[in-house]
Amino acid sequence: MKLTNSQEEYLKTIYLLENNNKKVRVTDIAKKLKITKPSVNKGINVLKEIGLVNYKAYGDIMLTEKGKKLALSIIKRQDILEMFLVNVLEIQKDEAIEEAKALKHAISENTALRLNKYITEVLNLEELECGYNINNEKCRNCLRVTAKNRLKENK
Amino acid sequence: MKLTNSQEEYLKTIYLLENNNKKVRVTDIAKKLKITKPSVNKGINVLKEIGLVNYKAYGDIMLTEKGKKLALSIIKRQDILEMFLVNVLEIQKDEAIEEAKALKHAISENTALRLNKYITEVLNLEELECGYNINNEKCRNCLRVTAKNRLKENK
DNA sequence: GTAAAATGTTAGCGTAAACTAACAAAAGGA
DNA sequence: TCCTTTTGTTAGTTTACGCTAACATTTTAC
Repeated sequence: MKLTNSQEEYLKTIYLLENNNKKVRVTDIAKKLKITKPSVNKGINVLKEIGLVNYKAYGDIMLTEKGKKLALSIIKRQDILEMFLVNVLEIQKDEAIEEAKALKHAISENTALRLNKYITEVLNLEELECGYNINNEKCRNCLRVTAKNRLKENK
Repeated sequence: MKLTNSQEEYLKTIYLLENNNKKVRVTDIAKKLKITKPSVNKGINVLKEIGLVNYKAYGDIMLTEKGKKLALSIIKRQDILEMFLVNVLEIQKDEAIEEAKALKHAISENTALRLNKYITEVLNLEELECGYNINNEKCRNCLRVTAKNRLKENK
């Protein structure tokens, strides 16, 4: 199942809001994604049709198991990208976050895996400890040593 | 001026065809991009409106100077990505080409530059000699040493 | 317990980019 | 030349996803 970029953003956002122990409403998503409520309403109803969220009119939005799985894989992809951009290419955090968001849809699962492997196995940067749970503050900070420094050490 | 992904593909394709064939026609682009002629026709007329190609009905399609510049920067971005995917992440060529095509639209100019810098300055892989001219067979082959091997050598 | 505010939905528009069907123009061969 | 093939265009449809305007429902506040 190939999702659109916007569908990935919806799933990601719902996941993150859910894990903030909050009830997820149309308005929350709209605010987070900076789009209008009618747009979210439509988007959510499509996700419902393809079995990724549970939703009935005026109720709360919840990911299905399938939706949760997908959301995690999306977040993981984005996290790998962000780490690479920040810790290897040394791009500024804010810029890297935006860039990772844009790239995460275009990158394939395989390339993301290779990228992760490259970061951890080839550059020997520390493994992630948080299991890519973006809500755990650790996950965005567990890679501290830049590739540049690591390469210098290797010499 | 922010182009769409498909517009970037058009520009790239026209540039590559121009540098092979001389005369570029709707059918050539349609075949290359595997889309229909009416789609190309529309696309080209939009590019004409925004001053990136010269075209009149039933005639040849030619890039303007502005269009040529943009096409080159697109090709450069894609080439950097492809090199990274093949020579650093060691992704198979065919897969890398497809992946680079998808990523090239999402990646920013700055990140592409950083990526290039990383490949050439940090990993010390050989500089491109062909000026990113994708038509020169060299350009896709000038980086021979994989990052992995380079890292081993550094140790 | 009702009125106002907040929240959610529906309907319809705009744009981008693909498509098919049908028609028009140009090119090439006998 | 004339006719067929190739090539190009026009018109209208579809899908995805944003938007506004208008309406409906729910919640909150007094």
